[in-house]
Amino acid sequence: MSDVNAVPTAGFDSFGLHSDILRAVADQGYTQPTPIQAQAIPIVLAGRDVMGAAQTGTGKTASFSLPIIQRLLAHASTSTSPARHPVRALILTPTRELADQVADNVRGYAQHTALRSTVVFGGVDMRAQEAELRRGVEILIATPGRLLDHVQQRTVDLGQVQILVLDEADRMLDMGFLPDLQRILNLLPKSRQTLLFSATFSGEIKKLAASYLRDPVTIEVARRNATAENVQQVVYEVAEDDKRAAVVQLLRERDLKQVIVFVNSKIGASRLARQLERDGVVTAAIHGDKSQAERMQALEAFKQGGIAALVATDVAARGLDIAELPGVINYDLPYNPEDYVHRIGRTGRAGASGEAISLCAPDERKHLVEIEKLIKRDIPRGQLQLTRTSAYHERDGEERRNGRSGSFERRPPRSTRPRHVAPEDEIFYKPYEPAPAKEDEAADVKATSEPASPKPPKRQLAALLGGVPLKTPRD
DNA sequence: AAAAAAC
Repeated sequence: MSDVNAVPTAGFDSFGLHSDILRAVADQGYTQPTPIQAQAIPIVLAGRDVMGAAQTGTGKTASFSLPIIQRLLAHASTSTSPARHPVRALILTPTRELADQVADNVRGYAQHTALRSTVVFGGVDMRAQEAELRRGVEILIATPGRLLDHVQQRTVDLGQVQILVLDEADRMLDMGFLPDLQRILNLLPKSRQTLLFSATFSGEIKKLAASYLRDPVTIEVARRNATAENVQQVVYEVAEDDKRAAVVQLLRERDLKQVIVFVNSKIGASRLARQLERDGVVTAAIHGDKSQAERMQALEAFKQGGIAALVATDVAARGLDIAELPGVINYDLPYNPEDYVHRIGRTGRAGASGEAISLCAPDERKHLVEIEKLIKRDIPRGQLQLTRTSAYHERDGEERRNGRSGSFERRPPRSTRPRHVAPEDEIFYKPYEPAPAKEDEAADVKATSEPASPKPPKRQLAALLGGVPLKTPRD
């Protein structure tokens, strides 16, 4: 999709997909399949196993969802009996957010069919998930841990799964999911179709594929470890203590309406988020120590455009699809060079341009060398003239001496602010207007009687945007 | 060395 020179392919109607699927595709506003869709859809329809290497943002989810729905439709039941709706397709993802997002897509593509789908992941109450599973679902999207939990509770039976998708398989292995994956795979029928998607084909991935795939067809879209050409990359060498000032200045100077700021540690993410808030940047943080409700609220508020900077750990590095994100800032360079590619893949999506800005402290130069080796190119060095520097730290120290951490204050009184801080309205980011949604959300809610994933109530979202401390949601 | 994921 990022390749503007790609030979135009035939439309979605050339695959022989059911009209109910084509209608859903048209509803989403898609007309031309992306390269991975053009390659994968016929192969999945033919029942073959697939080893797919594709970056997110290439249309990967539709490339497996559409043919899966088609194959399941052949024996779709309109009966209301749960027994007539066994799990026949299972999609596993490494993170909860990614599971939720894939589930949203699948629900959209299957909305005009009788097929049912739901999503299960940890961090939220099991009961609503159990109720959904009891009704019967043909398509189940899950993170491995919670799925095994349901298996133990006997709220789900995987004995009739015909199609398994391992999405972001390399990430799942990185995260130590191999034992869980093996346990799940042992519960599935031996005769099934398996689709494995991975950013890279490492030795471990090949081993996994050799054990669980049968004569797979390899599909490779973007060059491995390639970075999108429509992403402008730049690195600024700054002192560790100047990074925060650099972020604020970059947000202002580059007119970046929304960015994800990646930080290497959970504590660092929370701290930076607090500091940016004090600098007048509307911010939310997302990382593994936040409750699932907070994570979902932060992501939803960011997607709605009410948040300028989403400060994130690598929980958000892969797979998240946020429309036309104008920029990504690496506040810390990732330890694992692989993650650099994933992080900057959050911008410049679907043909739009994007900026990938990295800050590199002297201690991080070795990471930079590794990253440049991996992507096989040098990242241009930029010059950043900081208008203000580590004066912040004096202020932080002062607050600490006064016995105030500052963490509960949205911003300090004007008199305590250093002189050189820009007036608030210069660095306060007006809510960014997201592109109009392609699908009517109200209609979508009606179409699925009960959304599987709890969406943050509007009231809490408003509280978040207004800076009122978050309450624990009732669910 | 750090992140993620089940309770």
